Parts: sequence; structure tokens; C-alpha cells
Amino acid sequence: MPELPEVETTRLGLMPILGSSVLQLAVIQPRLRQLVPETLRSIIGEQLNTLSRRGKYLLLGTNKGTALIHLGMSGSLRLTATHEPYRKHDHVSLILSNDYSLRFHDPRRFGLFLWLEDEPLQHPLLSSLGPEPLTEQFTPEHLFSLSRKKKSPVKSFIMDGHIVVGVGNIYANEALFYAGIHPLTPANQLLLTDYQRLHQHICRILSIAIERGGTTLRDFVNSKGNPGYFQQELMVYGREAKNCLICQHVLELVRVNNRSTIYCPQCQPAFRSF
DNA sequence: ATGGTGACCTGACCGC
DNA sequence: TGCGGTCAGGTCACCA
Repeated sequence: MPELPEVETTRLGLMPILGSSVLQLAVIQPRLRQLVPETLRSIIGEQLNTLSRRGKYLLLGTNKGTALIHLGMSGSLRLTATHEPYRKHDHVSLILSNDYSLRFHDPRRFGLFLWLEDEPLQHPLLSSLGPEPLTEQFTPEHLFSLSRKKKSPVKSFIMDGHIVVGVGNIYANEALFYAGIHPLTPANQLLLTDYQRLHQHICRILSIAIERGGTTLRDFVNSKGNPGYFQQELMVYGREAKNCLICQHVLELVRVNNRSTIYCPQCQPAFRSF
């Protein structure tokens, strides 16, 4: 489910929990990619001081440690009234001092809910991540220089969290379309000017998607249970066999790293040999 | 080192 | 109505 804009939307909606304390912890269903109920108990009694984001990870900070949360493909965090019954696939509930509960819900269980006592950014899951796309650490030159030895498709390249974080399947498709780059182009065949366009559109699309509250295709909801609206502006994702909104050519589908990839053969020509 | 594939899960949808 | 197949917003371990 969530790419960077959806995680950021979730984070912004949860800011009201800051300053409250965790009265109780309920681990309803611990089976996730990673969740250790025993260590998580350390959060009980702690005040929630900070809520930050690194890539698609959320970091809920206290004086004693940090809860590291990833929503996987289908996860969501919601603020509910404490007396509200659990829903199927609720995994964790933090009962807060302000009469609300923070519920972690994840049907596919690819998410993660961990307690870290050490510096969270040093954790192996975070320490090798690439730059945040909406910071000055992320530049066209960064993409260009890291791509010189990469023969893999440019779409895989920009979706690799070690290159840049937060660009998932939807926004990779969209950015490549706007940049006029065929998704299968080997990353090392693109020029600096190509990466300048790609960089510009990655930043622009992610920013707009955050403004729209993210993209809801099936089940993304923000912390209040409401959908996002960026899906109304998608140019290629989910539009296989429909007409390109720019040139009317039929959009085509190809699988890149087992992920559906939609592109316009006319706007994103395969002009180099591959 | 790099790149491709399968694995992890459940639910929705489609065709028969 | 039910069954089997396919697909889904992410990431990682494992191979060649």
C-alpha cells in the first residue's frame, strides 16, 4: 500500500498524539514481518515526544526508546476511541492517556512494529537507506553518479531504497512517464539531462501526492480512516490498455522486477538498444 | 558485486 | 455458490 506520500499523510494525521502517554499496550496478533511483543512492552508509561519519518518508516520517539513502524503493503495506523472494538487484522493497540488508541492494522502482515533503545538511525534497517527525495541531499547528480555501473532497468533503480527512499511502484511509473523515459532503459544509459528531468518529476509528484493526502487504490486510509485523492491524477498507473492522456496512444504493460509497469510507448520511447 | 527470482501474507476479483 | 488462478501500494534472502 503505502509509498512515501501515504506514510507522510499518516504521520501528519497522527501529530495530535504527541504529548500523550502510553497507558497500556495490547498486542493482538504479533505475526508480522517483525514484532517482538516482549521488547515492545517498554513503551508502556512513556510519553510520545516525536513522530518522524525516514523513507517509508515511521519513528515514534520517547525518552526511553523509539517505536519503528513500517506499513508494508497493506498496513495503516488509525486513531480510534479506546472503547472501539478491534477489527480483523488489528495487530497492535497503544492505549493513550488522551482517551484515544493508536491501532496498527495490516491484513497482509508485511508490516513491522519494533522497539529500539539505541539510536534508531543506526539500526540496520535504516542505516543504509538512500537520501530523502524531498531534501537537498537528493540531486540529479546523485542519481547520475550512482547509476553509472547499474545495468538494471531505471525503474528498479529509482525504486531501490539504497538509491533514494520512498519511491514505490505507483510514483515510479508516474515519474518515468512525465520524464519521458522508458522504464526498461538500463540506468547507466541515461544522461545527466535525463536524470535532471526524472529528479524534477519525482520531487514534484511526491509533493503533490502529499498535498492530496496520498493515493487510495484499494485500502489506503489516513489516521482518521479517510482515503487520499492523488489517484484522480494518475497518468499511467492502473491505466493499462487505455489511451495516453497526452498523445492518445494505447498504454502498454510490462513487468519489471515482477511489478506491473505501465508506460506510453510513444511518450516514453525505447530509443536506445535494450 | 550485481541482478533476477521467490518468499512472506490475506483479500478481492475474474472466469468457469 | 464455489473453486482456482491472478493480482495488489514493500522488502529481503537467496541464488546464478
